[in-house]
Parts: sequence; structure tokens; C-alpha cells
Amino acid sequence: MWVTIRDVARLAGVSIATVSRVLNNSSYPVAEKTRKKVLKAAKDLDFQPSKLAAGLRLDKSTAIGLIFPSFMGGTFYSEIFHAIEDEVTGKGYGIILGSSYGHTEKEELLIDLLRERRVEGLIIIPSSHNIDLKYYQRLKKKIPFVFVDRYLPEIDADRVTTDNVKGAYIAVKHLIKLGHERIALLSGPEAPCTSIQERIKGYERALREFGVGFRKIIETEKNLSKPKKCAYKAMTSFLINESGISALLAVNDGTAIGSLRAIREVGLKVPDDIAVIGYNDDEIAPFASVPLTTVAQKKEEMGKIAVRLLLERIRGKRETSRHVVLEPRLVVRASCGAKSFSRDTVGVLSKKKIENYESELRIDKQDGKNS
Amino acid sequence: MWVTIRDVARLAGVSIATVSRVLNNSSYPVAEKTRKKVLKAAKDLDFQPSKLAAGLRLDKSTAIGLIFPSFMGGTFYSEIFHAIEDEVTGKGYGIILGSSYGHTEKEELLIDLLRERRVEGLIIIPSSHNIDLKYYQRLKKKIPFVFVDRYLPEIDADRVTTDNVKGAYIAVKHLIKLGHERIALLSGPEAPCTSIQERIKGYERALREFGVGFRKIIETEKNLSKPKKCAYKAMTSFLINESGISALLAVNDGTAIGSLRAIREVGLKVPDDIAVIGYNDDEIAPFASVPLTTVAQKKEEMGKIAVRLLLERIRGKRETSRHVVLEPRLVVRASCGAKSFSRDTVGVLSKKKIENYESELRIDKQDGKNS
DNA sequence: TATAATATAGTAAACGTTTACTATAATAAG
DNA sequence: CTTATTATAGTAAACGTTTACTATATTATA
Repeated sequence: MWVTIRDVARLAGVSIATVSRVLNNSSYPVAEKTRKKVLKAAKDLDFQPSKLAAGLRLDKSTAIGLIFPSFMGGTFYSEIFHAIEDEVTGKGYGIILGSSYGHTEKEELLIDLLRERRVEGLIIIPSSHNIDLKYYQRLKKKIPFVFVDRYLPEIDADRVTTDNVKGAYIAVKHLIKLGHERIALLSGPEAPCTSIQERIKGYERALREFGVGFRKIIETEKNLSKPKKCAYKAMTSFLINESGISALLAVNDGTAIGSLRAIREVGLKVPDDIAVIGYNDDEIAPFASVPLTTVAQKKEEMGKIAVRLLLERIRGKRETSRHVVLEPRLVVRASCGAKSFSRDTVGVLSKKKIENYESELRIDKQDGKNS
Repeated sequence: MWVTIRDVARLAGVSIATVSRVLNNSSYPVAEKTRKKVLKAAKDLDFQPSKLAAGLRLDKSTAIGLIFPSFMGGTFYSEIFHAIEDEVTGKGYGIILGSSYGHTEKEELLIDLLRERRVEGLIIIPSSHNIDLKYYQRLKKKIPFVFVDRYLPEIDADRVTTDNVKGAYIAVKHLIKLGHERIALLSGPEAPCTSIQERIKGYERALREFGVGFRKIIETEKNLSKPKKCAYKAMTSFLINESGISALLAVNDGTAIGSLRAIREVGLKVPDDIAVIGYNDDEIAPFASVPLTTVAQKKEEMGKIAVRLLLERIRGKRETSRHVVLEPRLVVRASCGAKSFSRDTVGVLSKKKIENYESELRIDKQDGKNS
């Protein structure tokens, strides 16, 4: 069925060892004439070396596994994914992908399947619903992995996150400075993972520090594939039954956009009646019905750093866990009382290169009792 | 490093053949007592059989490859992806993913990499920029693949698409019935693939059939990762320099949403001054600044059918090419002159099950000179 | 000229499975 | 009791690579 190294060897009139050496340009000396013959034969036969066989022999699949909740909640995960994909394919690795939909069981199932495929490591955006910590403790001993965006505090592993306490804090502080005192937080369709919990913490810290007494968390239905709709429904019901707020921090931009519509439909204006801030700076943010003020995350960096941390682990260069925490940034647009909406805030998230990311980031080193 | 079948055999006190037979629950008879011992040993050791080794032996990787342009252009590709993922993991296959970003060279590179991993088949949303037909002609002889959403007309292969001529036609017809005569088409950030070309054809056909003389195609910059921004810029410039239209058909919802903002910013109202129709019925459509009338595609069906067609091919059940063409559906919301916006049009795309999809779909059978 | 060193290429084992084939014990049939 | 049949389990080859080891021809050295 497939062309093998043996076919190439036959056509080139050499041994399979020689073919292998040429094709992997091994340091082993091969006469130039022979090399040429082999290369030609391989090309003529359109030879595709089997990564299955090579992987088996070398105990290396040159593939990594990705566990994502879903690509439906805006472009946040998509951007991270693309950053990972870019970084990884540049290094010769393949990506085997699975979506957990936030279900722990599916997540574990997927990880097991990926391990059967002998991925060399995993990049995981973990579920947070009903986690089996023992599973992860065992996993830790078997394969390198990196958490992205959120993590399991009990599991000592590499991770890349944004400082979400700070993110929510600066957003709420901004609202307070604008004079708001009745600020609600709209939670999204995801189970309360660390990144959300931290945002809630940041929200509460700002309220506390500025002596604001009002506190309200609006919960939405947990449906990962319809985040906007869930937020819309929850917000509509809130506005009809309780309301009395002048500002809203949504836990992500999709949720914010759902709320925007609810607010509009009950006849209120953003930002005059209710100021709204989102989270993530999704591609959609500047194009919402009212351009959305939002807390930007460095999505591209997240992805790239995740890959680097993982490859360091795979290559066995490091035993201690690294926690990379990226800085959030408030991107102000019309949805929260900026005096006027300036056009140049469209898509301003800077793509600063991250060659020496260590120097510019806050990094906690921790002892990782490895195994 | 990894637990092997040999370790299990040793612990259970049986031969590796027996272990293999138990674990694959082969039809070969194994004494119940032995089976139990093996199962226990495998469990105790947390044995993960290597798909690399099994794949090598059986010449089957139980993985398929996916080539997508990008996940940034709204939820359209994401929804298809999730449908594929669902269908495929249910059948024990893994997904190896690559994003082409619409670049032919990257696409070919990715496909080669996937072939090295011995994926059993490919689901491809092909680039359309500078295609090397010879590449695909050769590919056809080497591995089964299915086109989704768009295709290469010169390549005789399975495909699942929406009837895009009809989709654009019904949208434009709708506009014309509402009294519009100056209808422009806003092209998106993708190179003109078949699905876009067909929409243009549908647009033109409707104009022709209803005797509308005006015709205008607004081109945008081709940047896959910023579709809304590109549309926004193109539309702004159009409105400032030419304008004179009363309706717009955008080639997808992201593009439509970009245009919505442009229209708003030049001081015009949707739908009163300009009616807008999008395409795809993305999750965002009901939540646009003006809820978006849009041509819905059966994304979930597309993904599921693609998988089925591919598996049929992989299993060698069919030699002729199948072209499955799904029906588009106009979802009317506020953005184009519906008298009033009815709330129950939120997310109405029905998820009708597709057990017997053959009966309800239009299917062209063609001779596929296979090989 | 004999011998050591070098350049180049081939042989064969190993990676972890699956399975055709073989082997043995237990049971059935004659 | 012998022989055929069946149930059960083991042996070993094969899948396509990589690479340690071995082999040969060539060149350098003594």
C-alpha cells in the first residue's frame, strides 16, 4: 500500500540503512553520489516515511495533544489554538486535538486516547466541574503537560495564565472611578474554573478596597455552545426582576454581547444607563452594538509560551514547575462611559514579540517534586 | 518507559497473544478465568496499548486528518469542526488538525505531514488561491478525502456543500421583494473559493431574473484573522466614496457585522437606510447590533455527513464520488426590513436528526474513475 | 610491503502490536 | 482404547523504521 524505505533502497540500489541515514541527514558519512541517488529515488516514489514506524522505534511520536473545552465561546480559544499550532508545526510536531466540552469524563477519555497515540505532551485547558484529582496526580507521573488559561490548584504543573484577579480588579476600578457604585458581575456558561474564580476575586477586591457595598453575581445557564444566548436570557431575567445596577462586568466578551442585547431590549442604553465591560478582547469586541470595553489577554503569547514550557519538559530540561502569569490590559471603548469613542482603539492589542519573555513576565518558580 | 503488552502478560502469567486477544475482545475463544486475570493485570498496570505499534502492524492509524483555513472567521468552521469531532470520536478515530490559513503551500505541507502520520483519510476545506491541481490529482490516488463547504471543481472527489447559488438567490430575492433595487454584495476576506463564487452567481441570477440593473461587488482586504475589521474598512470606504445602495448581502456574518458598524458610523440606520443580510447564521447573528438576517447552513449536518462519506471511502465501500448538497435557509431577523423583530427567531436553526440523510438530500451520483 | 586508520555501506535487532500457525489438554466419537 | 474434535494457549513472524555493529574498500603510515 505505502511506499517504504525498502522500495526506495531497491530503486536507489542501496541498503535501507543508507536510505534512512540520507533522509534523516544523519551525521553518519554518506558519499555525495549515494546521497543524490537516494534523494532522487525517494522523490520519484513520493516516499512518505511512516511516523508510526519511526515513532515506535524511537519512542517518540513527534505529536502533542491539545484539550480544549470548545471553539464556540468567541475567538479566545481559537487565538490560543492558532498560536500553539503555529509554534508547534514550526518545530515539526503534529497536533492531535480533542474538545472536552467542559466535561471531566470526556476530558479524561480524550487524554487516555491521546496517550494511546503516544503524544509526547499535553496542553490542557482543564474542565473544572467534577475533577478527579487522583487522575491528574497519576497523569503527572506519566506524561508532561501544561495548563493554559486555568489550572487545578492542587496539581503542581506548569501553567500559563493571565492575572485574572488583576484583570477584573482594573476593570471594576475603572468603573468605580467613573462613579459607578452598583456594579454586577455576569458569570458565563463555564463552570467556575480558576480563571473565573479569580475574576470574581478581583471584582470583590476592588469593591472592598474602594468601599463599595453593593455586590451581585448574575449566574447564567451552563451551555458552552450558546454563551451569548445564555447570557442574554440570564440578563433579561435579571433586568426584569431585579436590576438596579449601573454597571456590569461580564466574565467574557460573548457573555457581554449577550447582555448588550438584553439591555437594549428592555429599553436601556449602554453606557448611559448601564456601563458594560467584557473580558478577552475578542475579535468581536470593537464590533459589538456598542464597542466593548474589555480586559485584553495576551492570547498569542499564552499559546507560544505554553508550547515552550511543554517542549522544555519533554526535552527533560527542567524538573521544577513554572507558572507564567501574563498581565491583563484594559482596552477602553464606548461601552463604559468613555467620553467619546475614538476610532483608533480598533484592534489595538499589541503583538509585541516575546523573544525574551522571561525578562518581561512575572514568573514564580516552585519546587516540583517530580514523581 | 511505557507499560507494554509484555508487562501485562507477565503479570497475568499468560502469553502476549492472549493479552492481545482479551484486550481487543477478539472472537478467538479465551477461558473466562484467563480473561479476568488479563483484564485485572492491564488495569493494575494502567496499560495503554500503543496505537503506534498497532497502527504499524495493521496499517491503520485510526486517525483522520482535518485541514481548516482558520477558526477566526466566526463560528462557522468551529461548528463544523465540533460536529466532525463528535462523530469521529464516537467511532474510535482521532483527529489530527492543521490550519492552512488559506495558503496552498501550507495546505500541501500539512497534508504531507498528515500522510506521514498515516491518517486514514482527510476532511478538507480547501484553499482556493493558487491551487496545484496536480498535487490533488496525485493525492486522489493515495488517500481518501472529502471536501467540505467548498471544493475544487477539477478534482473528482466526495464533497458536502450547501447550495450557495440558491442561498444567495433567496437572500437577494427577499431583498428585492422588500422593494430593494440597489443591492451590493460584500465579499469577505477569503480568496474566491467555490462557495463564494456560487454566492456571487446566486446574487447575479436573482438580479437578472427580477430585472434589476444595479450590480456592485465590494471587495475587502484578504486577512483571514480579522474578517470583521477588513469588512469594516472596505465598507466605510465604500460608503464614503460611492454608496447609493439600499441593501447589502454580505458573504458571511462576520463580514456583515463589520459592515454594520461602518454603516452606523456614517450615520445610517439598518434596516431603514440599508438592509443587511449575512451568511452562515453564526452564533453571533441574533446578537449583532441589529439582529442579523442571514442565510443559515446546516453546519452540524455538514460535519457529520463529511465523516460518513469519508468512512465509507476508507472502508472501501464505494468507488464513485458523491456530492451532497444541503439546502440553505433564510433566517429573517431585524436587519432587513422585517416589519417587526420577533424574539423567537433566536437560534432557530433546527437540529433535525439526519439518520437517513440520503432520502432528504439532493444527491448527485457521478462516475468516479477511481485510480 | 604490511598494518592501521578511515570512509562508506550493509546486516540485523529492536520498538509493541496482531495473528497465522502450532501445541497441548480435555472431551467426544468410534 | 484409539482417534477425532474442540477449547485454550503459546510461538514467532511481520509491520517500517533507526542504529549498533560488522564488513569492505580505500588511503595513510610505518
